[in-house]
Amino acid sequence: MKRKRSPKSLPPPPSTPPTPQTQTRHSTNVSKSRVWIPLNLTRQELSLPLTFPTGQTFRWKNTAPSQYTGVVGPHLVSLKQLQNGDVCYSLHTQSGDAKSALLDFLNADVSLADTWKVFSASDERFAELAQHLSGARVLRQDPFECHVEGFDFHAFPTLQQLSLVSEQQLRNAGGEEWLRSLRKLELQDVISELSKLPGVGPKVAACIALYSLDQHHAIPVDVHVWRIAQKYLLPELAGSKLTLKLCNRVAEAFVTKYGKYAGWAQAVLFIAELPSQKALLPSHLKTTKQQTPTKRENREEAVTLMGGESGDWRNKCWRLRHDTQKSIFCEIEHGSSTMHIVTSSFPNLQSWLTEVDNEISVEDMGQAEVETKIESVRSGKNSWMTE
DNA sequence: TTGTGACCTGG
DNA sequence: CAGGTCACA
Repeated sequence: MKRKRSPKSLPPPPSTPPTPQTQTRHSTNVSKSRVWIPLNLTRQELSLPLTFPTGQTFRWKNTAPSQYTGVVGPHLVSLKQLQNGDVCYSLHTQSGDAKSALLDFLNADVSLADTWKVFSASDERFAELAQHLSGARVLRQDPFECHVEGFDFHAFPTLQQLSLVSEQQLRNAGGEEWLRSLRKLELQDVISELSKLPGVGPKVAACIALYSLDQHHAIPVDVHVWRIAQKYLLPELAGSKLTLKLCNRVAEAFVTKYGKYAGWAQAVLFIAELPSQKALLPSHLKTTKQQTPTKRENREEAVTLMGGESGDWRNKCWRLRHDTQKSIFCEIEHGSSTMHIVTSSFPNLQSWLTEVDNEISVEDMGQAEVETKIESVRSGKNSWMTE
């Protein structure tokens, strides 16, 4: 659903014969006569190109450079980013208080500046990404539209049954209110309620929750997020298969790291992975093209050497790379320092040497435990490479 | 509850 | 095929 370029063209906007003017495709004339009203949102708070075409909605159309047109409640509206970054809107219909509806839709109550400060404090990489992706915001869509959208997209086996029902019928059936009522619930309840809908699984449920139900810490775990998590958040899980349980673990990890707006952080990390947006990033931030490793290679990289007992070895982050077919390079973060272990002729982990940053000695790192763990890997006690 | 296989669809 | 959901053990 979300996050997959929409191949479809948008459904026609609700009947709203706009300006009596001729509907010229080129909007030069239209634009001139159009009234643009400023929202007090800067590019720091809202970047249209980093918010609308990034997978959270497919109902907005890019109608001009830096301009997007879509529907908010009863209003057909265009949003435009000026050269100076300020965002303006223009109504295509004479309707009442569109501005507040628009600000609501844009989640304007949430300050990106404040939110990102928290993220950046706990994640250096985020801080750097944020420099280049400022204004990437999570919208507050209408829950019903959000669901229908995801539904349109997946349209899985249940399509036949449900396509018999028109959108209007669904709305009238009270589903709209029911959906909206979920805003008051806890995330877990929201997910379980949404999952009752046909075609809605954990991922779509999290999308709806995050993008329309004020569940700012909902994390839709799809393969992209899973890759991000394996790379930066839970390296010890690299190579595992993405099961439902792991999905939950990934979501937990996001919340643990980024807090109650974790979904907003996820959105940024996600778009940083989009090929279309990577162009914005300096090369050192571009995620190396993951030439999807084979399962076996993956598992070889996925050695988990976490110490079992609590203490120093807990919460340590292990990252292993299979640099050559002969050796493994292991990077262990320990507080602010890093220890490296290089093993030769993997999987015969007979010899290993350490290379220690500054004064952290091997003993300080718990050499005995490292050896124990490596030995257990060698003797096949660990679960990786179950072949 | 968790893990598996069948089953859909758009790129 | 790759991504998701669902039914089932």
